[in-house]
Amino acid sequence: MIYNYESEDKVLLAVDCIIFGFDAEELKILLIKRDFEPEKGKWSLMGGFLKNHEALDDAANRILLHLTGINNVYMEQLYSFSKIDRDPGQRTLSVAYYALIKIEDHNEELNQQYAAEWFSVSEAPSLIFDHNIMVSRAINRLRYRASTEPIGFELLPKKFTMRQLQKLYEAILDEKLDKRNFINKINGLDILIKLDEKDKSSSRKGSFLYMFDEEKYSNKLEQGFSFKL
Amino acid sequence: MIYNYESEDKVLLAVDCIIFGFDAEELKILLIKRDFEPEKGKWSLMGGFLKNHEALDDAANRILLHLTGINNVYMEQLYSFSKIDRDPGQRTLSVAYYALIKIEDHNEELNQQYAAEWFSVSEAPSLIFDHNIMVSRAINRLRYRASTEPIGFELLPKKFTMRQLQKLYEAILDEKLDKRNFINKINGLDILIKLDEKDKSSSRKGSFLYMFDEEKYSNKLEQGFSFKL
DNA sequence: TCAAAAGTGTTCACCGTACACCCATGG
DNA sequence: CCATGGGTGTACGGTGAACACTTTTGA
Repeated sequence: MIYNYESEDKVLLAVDCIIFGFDAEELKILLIKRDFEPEKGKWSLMGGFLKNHEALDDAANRILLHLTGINNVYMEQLYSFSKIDRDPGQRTLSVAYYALIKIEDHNEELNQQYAAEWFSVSEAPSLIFDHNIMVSRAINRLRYRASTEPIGFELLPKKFTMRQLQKLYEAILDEKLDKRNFINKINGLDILIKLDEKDKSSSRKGSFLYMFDEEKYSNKLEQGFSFKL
Repeated sequence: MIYNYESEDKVLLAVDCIIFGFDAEELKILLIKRDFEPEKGKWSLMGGFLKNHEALDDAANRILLHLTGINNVYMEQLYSFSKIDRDPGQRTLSVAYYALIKIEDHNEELNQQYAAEWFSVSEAPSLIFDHNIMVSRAINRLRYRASTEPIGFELLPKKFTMRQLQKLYEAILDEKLDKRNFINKINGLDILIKLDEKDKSSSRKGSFLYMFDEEKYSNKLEQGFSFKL
């Protein structure tokens, strides 16, 4: 006996992306103003529908590329949402992904084309459907992941100062951190390269720039090291 | 302009369940022998297809009830799998859930009806499709969740001994724990009720039975308590 | 010379971990 | 009376948290 797949229901499957950025002070998300019904004119996550020949990860990447012009970014599947009436237009499921991008890489022109705007996560408007729930789940996941794996660097320029890194973690965790303790901990991990260069934009003295040493990190991983912030 | 949902592809969506149980020594999963093609005769997780009028959680519960006769169990959505050719029969996505059940509650007759069998997670056979990946993801999630939230009790009878609880955590975390440290830590959490009853089945002296105090736990939660094992 | 941010170590409290002996009971 | 598992406390080291002053330099 062969299972008769044809007798089963098929569903519409959306993919929605929570796109995080960091602007030196605050954690931000990129939202678009919807230009079609239902809920036209309201703010929403970026999304699209899964195509038949496509895996979910590919769909998420396609949507992100389309909207931001950026490729090869850190993404993680978050959760699948399926309440019957979550989209009043039609029964639709949605698989949420979150992405971490460097705001500076982001193509400003596309923002205008799609009426997209960056919002601080604490001041973001209310969103359509269940998108608010998606965002808060994404923040939780990001908090967990960022204290367990070195993904924070995805939100910073290649070269960054200790102060920027600290501000980033403060924004992600939503709590103040002690400067000395933070630096001690980061240095203890021994996964950064200290450059000779200084960034003079933020102070008269200037502060040293660092880079994440991916190679060193993966070597340490193999030797049982585990990132903990 | 109204969005034209009709032009988008629809997909078949399966729900597969990783069902965990605990038999006093080992962590186990419930598997079924497939009686239809493709992959007839091979071991697999239990699954079914999402219906149009159904949310994912409901589908997962339906499948679990159908196969085990148990309702109202702890379940958590795990991840959605979408590789194009994951099911050679037809393009299908699958949303995986894991469930924790008390083995003793489980209806033995249904096991025969569906050719289902309990396997220790360390000795389980190789499974169809991407089900092995689902299982290993489920174990990881269970480990994390069980050290963060008091879900271990879902796998034990209502009344249990400290020794049983310790063995359970040893099975989940796959490491030996020190008896005194374990008990100290659990007692420190102060979320168990010590009963006057003893379980005499495991020793001549007998060991005290405990119950999880859900009410106390949720009170403590509200006061900022957090479970950490 | 002063304002503004960068950089730098130490102390203390608490938690996690290691560890060994007596107790109660049924056979 | 003895074999079997149940039950109990302490000491130590390491980690996380609190905390303040000096340095640099451009304006």
